[in-house]
Amino acid sequence: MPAKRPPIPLSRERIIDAALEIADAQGLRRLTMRRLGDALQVEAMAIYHHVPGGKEALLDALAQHVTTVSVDPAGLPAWRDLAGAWCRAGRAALLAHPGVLALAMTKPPRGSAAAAIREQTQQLSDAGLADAPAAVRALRSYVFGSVAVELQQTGWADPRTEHVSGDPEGDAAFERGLSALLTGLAGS
Amino acid sequence: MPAKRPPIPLSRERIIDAALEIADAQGLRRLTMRRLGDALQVEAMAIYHHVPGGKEALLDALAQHVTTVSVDPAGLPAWRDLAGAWCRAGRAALLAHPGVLALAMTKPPRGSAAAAIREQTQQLSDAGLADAPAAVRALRSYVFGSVAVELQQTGWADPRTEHVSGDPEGDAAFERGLSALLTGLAGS
DNA sequence: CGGCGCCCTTTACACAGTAAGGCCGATCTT
DNA sequence: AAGATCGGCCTTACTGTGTAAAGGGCGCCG
Repeated sequence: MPAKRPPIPLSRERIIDAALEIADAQGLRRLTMRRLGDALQVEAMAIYHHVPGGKEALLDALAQHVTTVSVDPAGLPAWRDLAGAWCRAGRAALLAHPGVLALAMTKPPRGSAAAAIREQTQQLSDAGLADAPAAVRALRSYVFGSVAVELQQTGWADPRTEHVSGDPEGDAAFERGLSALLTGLAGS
Repeated sequence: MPAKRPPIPLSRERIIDAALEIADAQGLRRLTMRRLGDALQVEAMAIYHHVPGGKEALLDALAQHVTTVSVDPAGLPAWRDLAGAWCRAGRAALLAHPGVLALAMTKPPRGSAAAAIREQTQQLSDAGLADAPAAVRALRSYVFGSVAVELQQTGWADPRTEHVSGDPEGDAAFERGLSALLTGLAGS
């Protein structure tokens, strides 16, 4: 019973990608070490060499992955457009991996995710927005909540409700609420 | 080895209360059937008689419990005040049980929770707000997100960050963002 | 007093996370 | 070229978890 070499060597990157795929396709509940190992054609214990800290650390990494975004402020001199770009980027990143939304909202931002928040605050401040920290907090709240409500609406991760994969209403609803919030922030 | 009678009989209500207590105190991860049984001085399997559907149904019930709120519209003729009352009530209900926030945001509203949303929409519509459904969706998004961000900030459910239980900043941040959103919704 | 039905317990099994240690193959050393 | 070294993966094993199935006591009705 020789210890066969996996087809391509394991890496933290590949592990995280596979974990995201499983979580998105089957839900967080079914993301297990052994299943993850199967997807990577490796025994479960091999993962621990590349992700020290075990499952907890893996989940942290997933949360960090879907909450780390960046926006190039070039060409967006008005803070309102800049803020809109950040929000749309954040929403897209979360919607791309619905399976880990619960983690993203629960785990405090760490590392690159925290850095992204600081960068967003700095950019908005530079663009002339007063009290950028408060604005960023309100915008992050709205983005998180929007995605959560949108996924609730489409019945994601719920065997009882039908999956309404096409949700053209989601975009429009997001933009309307975002517009309202930005307008309100401008006047405060 | 007689099958002793529990001190006070089990009930769905008592089970849900105990589950909330455990989830809030130790996190969803540590809410297990056996632990729940211990808290109720009962064997784990006894729970299945009062909560058909097992753990999945229990979690659904928890989510429903913390997202079911109601507001008396009497004395709040202006839709803006009414909307504010609903948002504050929703936030309070979620903050009261931080352990199940992830469930509340993930599970689609069902039963009494869905009814509460319909009631809120109806009330705001009656109060003269145009396009109440869109407004309710935006407000729910903001409430969910605010609580999530607030709990992230206080470091809830994270052994690494310190628990900043007193968070006077949370209320103020919530009110400021809420005010901005309501202002924006008025003008849309 | 006998039986019934309701609650609860017991037992059992498949599967979860993960600590400890072993083995293989690749690379380096001489 | 042959042995040494080491990193990456596997094997084994143990504790905990969700839950199906079946058994047992207590109260209530006749």
